[in-house]
Amino acid sequence: MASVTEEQVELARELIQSVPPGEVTTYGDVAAHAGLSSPRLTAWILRTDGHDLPWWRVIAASGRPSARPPERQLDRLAAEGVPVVDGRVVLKECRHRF
DNA sequence: ACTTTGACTAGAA
DNA sequence: TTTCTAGCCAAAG
Repeated sequence: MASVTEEQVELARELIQSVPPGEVTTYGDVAAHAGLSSPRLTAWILRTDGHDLPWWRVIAASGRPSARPPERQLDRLAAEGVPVVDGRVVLKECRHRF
């Protein structure tokens, strides 16, 4: 598959929506479970077709928030119960496993 | 058809 | 610990 199919996008959306409050997932995880070729595609989906998804629950594997207004994002995550330490999300504890 | 860009990642410095 | 580099894939100009 040379491009991202509807199926992949749909699955990625499902996965992201299935992440409960208090937990987060990474681009790589979503990509892996959705069958995407690369984590960048997850980012591409969130940027283009994922405007309806809880993009704030999808963070980089480094534990850093996405490159969008990160301050509000961290506050929102913390409010949902996501462990945030020193401006960094604790993936080790809140990473959702599908 | 080619080049640039991007909400990434893992590894190196 | 943080910052940089290279690899990565698809879309947009």
